[in-house]
Amino acid sequence: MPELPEVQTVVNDLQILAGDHLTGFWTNWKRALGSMSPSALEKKIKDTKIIAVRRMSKFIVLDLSSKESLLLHLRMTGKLILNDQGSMINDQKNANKHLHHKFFLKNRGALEFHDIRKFGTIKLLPTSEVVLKNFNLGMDPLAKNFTTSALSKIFTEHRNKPIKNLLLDQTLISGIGNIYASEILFDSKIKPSKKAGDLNVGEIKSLHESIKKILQKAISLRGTSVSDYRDGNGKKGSFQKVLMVYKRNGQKCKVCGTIVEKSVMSGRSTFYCPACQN
DNA sequence: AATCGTTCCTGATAGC
DNA sequence: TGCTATCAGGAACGAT
Repeated sequence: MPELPEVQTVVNDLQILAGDHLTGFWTNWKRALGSMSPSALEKKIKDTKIIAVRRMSKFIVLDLSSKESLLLHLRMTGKLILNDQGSMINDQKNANKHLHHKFFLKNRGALEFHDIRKFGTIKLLPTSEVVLKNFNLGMDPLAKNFTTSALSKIFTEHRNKPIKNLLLDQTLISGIGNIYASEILFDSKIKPSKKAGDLNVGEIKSLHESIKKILQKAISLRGTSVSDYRDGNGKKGSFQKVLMVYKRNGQKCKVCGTIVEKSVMSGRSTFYCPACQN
């Protein structure tokens, strides 16, 4: 599941595209484009230069010389892989059944969008409109404005909600998904079901530190490949090796030996150690 | 007006 | 063995 660390890893891998030019686009799943037709998209991006590759929340953003930006969202199973051998001809019919979109490049073959479950999306918007508030997204947890007091304010405004639900709410904090929500809460020893308003100052400070620490550690380990996620070169990350609770229900807590438990919150699996987390 | 449930999809796995 | 049912979860959307 690509979350902030996975998207950042892909963005880092794709920095090499800055300065290259887009020469074409191919898709076999136009639903991912929303209302825009594949031919309209191709016409708009053809022969533009890629100025920058960056992350906005869980979006991968390619800023183009046309003053427009491509917004790619991997959702559940999307993979964005640079294929230096990628050709203009779609010869992948049988070779790669999950390859659904290709951005052809002048100097580097093609940028391939693979997507098993086809939830991924592609948008093209004016670069000036690519800001968090236009997408109803909350602050980025790695941005400078994500301070302890900003986090505290969110918890005060949503005091009756379970803390885990707030971490997953993209309109409040954007970038944390289900894997890191559980891992972050374990790191700060807070029970996922604890109400936001019941956290004391020390717990809020600890949680703020854990959010940044876990996300940064996951970036340094190039993401979590628990199932489909791959980096910009098609390789696995390694954070799955250091998961403390996610998908470890029934196994011993790596800290205290108590059996890790699983519950469901807002329809999402939640993992925690009943002894370490209060 | 917030909150809940459903939907989009396919593959892995469980259970019979 | 082979079938069907269930689950995985990001985000948009409809329903309550």
